[in-house]
Amino acid sequence: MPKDCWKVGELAARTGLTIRTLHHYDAIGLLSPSGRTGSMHASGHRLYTAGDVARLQQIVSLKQLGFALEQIRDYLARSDYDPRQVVRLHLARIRGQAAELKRLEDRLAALSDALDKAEVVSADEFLTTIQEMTMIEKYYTPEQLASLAKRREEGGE
Amino acid sequence: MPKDCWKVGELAARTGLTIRTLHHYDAIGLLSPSGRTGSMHASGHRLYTAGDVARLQQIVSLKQLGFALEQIRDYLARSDYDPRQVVRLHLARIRGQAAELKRLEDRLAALSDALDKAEVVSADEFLTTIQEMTMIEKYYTPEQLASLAKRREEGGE
DNA sequence: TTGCTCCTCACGTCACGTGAGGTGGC
DNA sequence: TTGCTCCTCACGTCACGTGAGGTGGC
Repeated sequence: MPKDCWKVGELAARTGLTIRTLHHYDAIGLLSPSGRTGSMHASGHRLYTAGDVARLQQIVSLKQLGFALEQIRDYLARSDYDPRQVVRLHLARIRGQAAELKRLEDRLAALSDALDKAEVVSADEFLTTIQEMTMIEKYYTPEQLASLAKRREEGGE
Repeated sequence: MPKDCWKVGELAARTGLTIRTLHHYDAIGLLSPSGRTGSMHASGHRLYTAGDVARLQQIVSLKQLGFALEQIRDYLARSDYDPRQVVRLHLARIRGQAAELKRLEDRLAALSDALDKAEVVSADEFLTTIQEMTMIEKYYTPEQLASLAKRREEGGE
């Protein structure tokens, strides 16, 4: 039968996150495990359920979409929150990123060639290359974030 | 005729970096502009040359390869430093990343489908998906870093 | 009983962000 | 002269990293 509970170390090993990161998410109220061992006295070991794991997937997706941890916590608490929408947006972002990666790949390949042939590389070429590098780092979809976060003023508090 | 000099704001606009970032790189001795305006008194405006721009490209590449700023500074000062090698490694990393991105894309697409069809998604599926997300964030090429940084103990200081 | 993993503080860190107050160049 | 961009401090921030010292479960 499959597991239905994970300790923090197991969860870290399975997800690639660190234990400290999971502790941090617990501390700020972003992801608190549903269970603890030895419930009588002292603070028991954290026990994460399947539901907690599902929530963690949403958190990591939203992080890659460029949200701050506090924003993620607020977003997950909203009444109109939809997990499917998060996955869809993450997927769209990944696809956009793949296209940008391809452009950077072509540019780096050209730069590599030029350097190998001892050609003169213009400052303009360096500048454009740097631009393409930073565009990957930046979260280039503020509109998507806006569409997710919109109606924050309308509906909420 | 082409420009041969950039002020910090122009450089920021052309590269996608912030002015503050360029100031920071100057402050820690990672990238200090070769020139300044009004050389007589007070602190003039920073003037970046084509050489500075080329160095900046190396810095941003090394950052994306996972180096800390201090490591980058030390690496650029080494006698066996080769700009072409940096571009080659960055290119290799980008290509590896593209492959990982494709795997994550497939997994997110499958997850999206499952959620849309209201299928039961196992915790295992969530865990593996998270794992693939974090692998993209992590710098997954410690060997490449090692090959770049190796002989630090042998040759240097 | 011995490890291994877990626990809670709590200070440290990295790479900047963000004003505060002021000066230089077209 | 008016803006716009630049300047130098210098404190703040975000997401954890990294021990310090101690307890629980197989």
